[in-house]
Amino acid sequence: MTKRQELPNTEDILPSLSPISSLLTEEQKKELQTNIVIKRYKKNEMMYKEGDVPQFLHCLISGKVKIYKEGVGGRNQIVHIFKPVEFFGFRAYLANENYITSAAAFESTTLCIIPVALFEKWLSENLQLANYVIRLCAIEIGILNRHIVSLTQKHLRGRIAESLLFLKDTYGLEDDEQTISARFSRADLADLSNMTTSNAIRTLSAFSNEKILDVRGRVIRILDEEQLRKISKIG
Amino acid sequence: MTKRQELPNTEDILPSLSPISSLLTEEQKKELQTNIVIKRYKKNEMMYKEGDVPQFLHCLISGKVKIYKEGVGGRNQIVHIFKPVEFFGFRAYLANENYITSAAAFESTTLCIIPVALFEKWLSENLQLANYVIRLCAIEIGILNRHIVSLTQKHLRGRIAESLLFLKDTYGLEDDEQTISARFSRADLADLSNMTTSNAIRTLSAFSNEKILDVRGRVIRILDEEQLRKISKIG
DNA sequence: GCAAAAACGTGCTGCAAAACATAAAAATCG
DNA sequence: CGATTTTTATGTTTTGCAGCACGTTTTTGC
Repeated sequence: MTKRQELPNTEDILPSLSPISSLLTEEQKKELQTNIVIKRYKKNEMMYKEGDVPQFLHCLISGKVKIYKEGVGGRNQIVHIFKPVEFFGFRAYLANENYITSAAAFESTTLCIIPVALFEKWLSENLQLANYVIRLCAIEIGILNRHIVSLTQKHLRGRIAESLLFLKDTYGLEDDEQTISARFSRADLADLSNMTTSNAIRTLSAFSNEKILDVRGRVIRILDEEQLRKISKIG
Repeated sequence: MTKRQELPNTEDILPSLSPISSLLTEEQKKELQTNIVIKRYKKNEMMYKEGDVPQFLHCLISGKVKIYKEGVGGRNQIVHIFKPVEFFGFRAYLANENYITSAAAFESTTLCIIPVALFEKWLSENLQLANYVIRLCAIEIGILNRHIVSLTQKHLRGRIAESLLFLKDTYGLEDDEQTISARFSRADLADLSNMTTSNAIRTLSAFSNEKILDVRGRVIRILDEEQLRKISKIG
């Protein structure tokens, strides 16, 4: 027996894919079983990169994944963060483009991949699945529209406040009902909030001084959510 | 005979709806014919407003329509511009939300509306239509992702340059192969490019001085597209 | 065709945020 | 465990952009 990290068994993974697989026909479920591959990524490892040809539908089993775009001065903008169990990496293929964003793991991450052409085939023969995907896309477009206004018009404090609330809503809180269940570097928080690392650091310190947050390295406790929401709202 | 502007006949309109109607079944085409209504909007008139309950799928027959979102200081951000024949106004309904953007006419505009619940029914029974809509959404998400980075990271000059190129690509050029086939106020150009009206004016003048553009009121001729693309790219 | 209103152009001022610089603290690794 | 690298923290400088004021030009509506 080697010391190498064991990959979970394909059979064990299937139940956790219910968001998609429950919509598949029996035929399609079989195709899923025979074509699914499980992959593991370490911290900061990339699944794909801007410009790559999209080949797989990715399904996040465990860990955290960021979708981001390289900006003008090498600065990144995170456009989406995924949590288990969500799937991604299919948009560019359906739009007939190469990837225009990159995907990377925030932390040790397990996901499974399925040839995206197969997914497209399923869409073309399964009304329920197609309508589910339409719903996902419609929601995503709404999020992006809101995001555009937030990122461009809110000030530093408003943007960071919004990001922290987003992380809280996405990953939830720990048992103390205050600590965000996620550890992000200041650089990642900056990439999420359209600012430089220095400004993310500075603004977090300010919130800490104002007793809105309790910041200990990457562990962030929200002390005054009321106030944080207000700051996020007014910008 | 009154002097009132005549609405085009429903029958005359149907052929121009081919992008959608060609995907419909015979049954659905009949439903379309009996449920379609033609409406006319004058300049700056609104079709719907943020917060409204979505009720209709809108199909732009002639004119120009902007989709925009009110920002923090009453400032607007245009998130999409439609040209004939494109359809809009269904996203919020499919995402089960109220409208989060508003729609208004840039100029005299004709469009037809169909109850959006009917459109949803069509989606749930027509694979081809569903897959067409998925493709539209996938493309839209890509545009928005790119837009987020442009609006947040490019400078004034880069943002205006990008908007002008976008207008050129959307509405084309007039016979001289230089004049953009669209007249927009500085305020609209500003709302499109995430800046104040003053800055839109200032930057256009600068481009005019640099012989990149020839600006006469709302008539804009692109003299040096090469240069404009460079400015748009580097930000 | 004229008056009123809207849109456009330009200069100036102040502030917010980016860039730069540097030091302290923490994480990583042989 | 100590040495090197990365991350975090903070102070300073510079830049970019919004806001305002004011004058001019162009549209719009009667």
